[in-house]
Amino acid sequence: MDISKTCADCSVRNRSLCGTLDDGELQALSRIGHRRHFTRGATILWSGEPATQCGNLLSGALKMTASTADGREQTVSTLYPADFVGRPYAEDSRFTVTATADSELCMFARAPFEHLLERHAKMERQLLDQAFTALDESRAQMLTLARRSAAEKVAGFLLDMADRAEVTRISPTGPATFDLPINRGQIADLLGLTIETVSRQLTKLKLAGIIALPGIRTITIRDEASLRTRAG
Amino acid sequence: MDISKTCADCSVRNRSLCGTLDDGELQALSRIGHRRHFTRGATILWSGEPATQCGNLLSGALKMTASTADGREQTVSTLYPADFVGRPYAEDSRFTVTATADSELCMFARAPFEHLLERHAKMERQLLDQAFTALDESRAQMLTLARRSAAEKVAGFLLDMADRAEVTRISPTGPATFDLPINRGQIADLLGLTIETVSRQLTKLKLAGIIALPGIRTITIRDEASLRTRAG
DNA sequence: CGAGTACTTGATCGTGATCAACGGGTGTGG
DNA sequence: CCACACCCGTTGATCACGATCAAGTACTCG
Repeated sequence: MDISKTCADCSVRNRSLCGTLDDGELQALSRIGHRRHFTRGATILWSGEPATQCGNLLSGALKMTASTADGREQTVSTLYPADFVGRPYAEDSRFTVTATADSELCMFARAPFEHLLERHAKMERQLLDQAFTALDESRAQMLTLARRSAAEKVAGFLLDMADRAEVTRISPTGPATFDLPINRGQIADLLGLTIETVSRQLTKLKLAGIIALPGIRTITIRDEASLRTRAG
Repeated sequence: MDISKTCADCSVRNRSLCGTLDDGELQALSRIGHRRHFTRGATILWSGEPATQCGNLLSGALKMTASTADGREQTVSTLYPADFVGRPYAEDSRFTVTATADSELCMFARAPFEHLLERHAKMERQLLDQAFTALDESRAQMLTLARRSAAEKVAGFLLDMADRAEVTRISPTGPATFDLPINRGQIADLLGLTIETVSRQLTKLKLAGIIALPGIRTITIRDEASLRTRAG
C-alpha cells in the first residue's frame, strides 16, 4: 500500500499535527505510521499500562477516562478527528482511552515519533499549542465539576454539543435540532453525575418548554436564551 | 544590575526551563527577562485579560483559579518554585494567577519569549513535557473533584502535602509532622468543598486518632496506613 | 483592650445519590 | 412469528452528604 498517497488523501491532513509538514517530511512520517481501526467500545490505551503508541484520530470519537480503585469513573477528555492521542515523554498512560464510536487512528510507536518531533520544530510547536489548549479546557471543566449544579452542568453540556454538532433549523433563527453522539450514561460520566440525575434534568428542561426531545438522542433547543441563563 | 550573574545564582537554575540552556543562550534569555516580586495576595495574571507576560516562579507559591460569573471559585492549579507561569500562543489568560505567599518570579514579555522558544528546541521540549505533566495532574484532579467524597479528598490532600512538605519525625519510622502552607479556605477551594466541611473532616480524623493537630496549620500523621485507606 | 481574622462546632436544609420499579425498543432463538 | 431477554431511559421514594446559616472561640494586631 502506498502510504504517502494515503497521507495526501487524509481527512484530517490540514488540521492535525501533520498539517505542519511538507511533502518530504510527510514521507518520513508515513514510514513510521500505520492506520488502525477500532470498533465502538474497544480500548486504545489502558490506564497504568506502558503506552508505547500514540497517534492522531482520523474519524470517530474517543473518550479518556480516570477511575478510582473501587471503580468509580470520570471522563476527563473527549477526542474528535484531528485530535492527538497519547502521552509523549512518559512510559505509562495514566488514563484509559476508549472508542465511543467506530474509529480510525493513524498510529505511531512512541520512540520514533518522539525522534521525529525533535527534528520538526513546527510539529512540536503545534503539539505544544494543542497541549496548552487541552490544559485550558481541562481546567475549565474542573470548575464545572466542582462548583456547578446538576442543572447548570446539563444546560452547559447541551449548549456545547449544539456548538459542535451539525444543527438543523426549520428557519434561520428557528429552534436548533441536533443528535447527541452519546447516551445518558456517558453524559453522566462526563458531568460527574448519575444517569438518573441527567435524565431528570432533561425532563425538567422539557417541561419548562426550553428544549424538546423528539427522539431519545435528539435535542431541540426551543429557547436558547433561557438555556444560557440556566448554564450559569 | 548584572542579570547574567543573577541567572547563574538562580535558585531554580537547574530545575526550570532555563536548565536546558548553555551560558551563551542564558545571556540571551536574561536580556529579555527581569525579576519581579509579588506580595502575598497580589495577582500576577487576571482571567480574561490579555496575558502579555509569562515566567518562571523562583520562590514562594502561586495559585491558579477559575470562577463562575456569580463568583464561585475553584483552584485549578498550585504552582511551586521552578514551575512555569503563563500561556504562550494565546492572547488572553483564561485563569487568574495569585500569589499565596510572597513570591519572586523571573518574567518575560510573551512575544520575545515565544521567539526564543522557537530557537531553542530543548527549552521547547522541556516546556512540552511540563505541559503534559500538568495535563495529567489536572485530569487526575478532575476524578477527585467529581467522584471522591469529602473524607477521601481531605485524606488524599494530607498525603499529598506530606509528600511535598518538609517532614520532621521524632524517630525514622515515627509519626510525620509538617506545616500546611495554606489556610482552610484555600484547602476548600482546592478540593471543591466549603471551609466548614474541611474543618469537620480534619476533626473527624483527629478524633479517630489518625492525625493530630498540634498547631492550627500543623499536621501530625499518626497512622499513615489508615489515612491511605480513607484516601480511597 | 477592642477589632478583625481564622477556625471550630452546632442545627438545619436541599441537592443529588441510591434503591427500586417500570416502559419501550431491539435483537435472538425456539 | 412471537416470546423472551436485554439494554436504555424514565420516574418515584427515600436517604445521606455536604452546603448553608448561625454562634462561639482562639489568636493577632493596632
